[in-house]
Amino acid sequence: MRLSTKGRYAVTAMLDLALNGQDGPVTLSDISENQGISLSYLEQLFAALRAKNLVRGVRGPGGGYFLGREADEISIANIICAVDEWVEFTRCQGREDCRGGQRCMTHNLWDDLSRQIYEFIEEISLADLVSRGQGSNHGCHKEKPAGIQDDLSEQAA
Amino acid sequence: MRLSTKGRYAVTAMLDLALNGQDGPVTLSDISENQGISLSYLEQLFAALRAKNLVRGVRGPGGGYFLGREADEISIANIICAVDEWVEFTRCQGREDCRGGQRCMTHNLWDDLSRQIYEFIEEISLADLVSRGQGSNHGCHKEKPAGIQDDLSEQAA
DNA sequence: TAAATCCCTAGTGTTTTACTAAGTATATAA
DNA sequence: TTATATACTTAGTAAAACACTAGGGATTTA
Repeated sequence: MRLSTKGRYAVTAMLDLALNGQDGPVTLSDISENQGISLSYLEQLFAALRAKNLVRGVRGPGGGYFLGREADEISIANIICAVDEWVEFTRCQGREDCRGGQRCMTHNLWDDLSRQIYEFIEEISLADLVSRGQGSNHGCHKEKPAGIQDDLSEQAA
Repeated sequence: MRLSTKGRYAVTAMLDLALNGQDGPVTLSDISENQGISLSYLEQLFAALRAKNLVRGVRGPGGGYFLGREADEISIANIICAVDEWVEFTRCQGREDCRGGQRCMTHNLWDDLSRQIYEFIEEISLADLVSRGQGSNHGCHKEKPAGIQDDLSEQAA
């Protein structure tokens, strides 16, 4: 599982699409302007999204992009996997030379964790994110998630 | 939130430490050999982990690394944030020019998602992973998480 | 004193990221 | 029919990140 800025760009763009695609297609120019992502980069991202049928393009003036299917049938995992190719991490593919299973144990544990995280974002759909946004404040205030900088280092030092 | 191979290396190394650090410190050479990570790269990762007091180094022969605190008090989020520096994504920091709040809405939604994922891996401790490994099979068989390649593209095309 | 370990800094090839540029294809509208 | 607006495609590129090599120093044990 990989979760980098590239995936964020894709999720953000798809969100924009879900929010603004109610009445007619949304152009990449719009998304580019709305989200501050370069047009050509968006085109690359959407090439990947299109390949997975997550979006549908309409050419010509008045064209743009629609979601490829209903927003409640597109998971965050779908989006991220489309642009951020899933990479296998473990290298010991069935080999026996893994130090008495020790090495493979940590690898299996990582696989478990990786799968857990995947299943977690698999459960969150675009529609979830949209409906979540309905009731909350849409202002520009930002609050850092609590506990991100757990500076135990200061205390312990 | 960023979740790349670098973070995986760190989590894997910490898992190795949790598993093998019961009786005496674990050397980076051991981890390097166990997990197939270059020694010098491990040293860089551990410099970051040390800075956050997630590990404690013991110098000299017979030395190595201990966990900086109990395994149940180290979350996956702690580890990943230590090596994979949290990066802010949104660029509209309180600015008003965000197209009638539209842009900020998607950004806020992303922030929410990001926080959710963070809180999720915040809840998983090293001890959780270790205890999870106790009962299961430690063999080298690998099974791909179900539903990762959701090739709706084939069906829909 | 020698060796094993942590610790630190600098450099490096490769890949990824995010972008620019320059087109082609297709549908709409004048 | 022609111009335009869009999707689509390919190639190139600067900067960053990744994962590593190299070469040391500092500290502790034997």
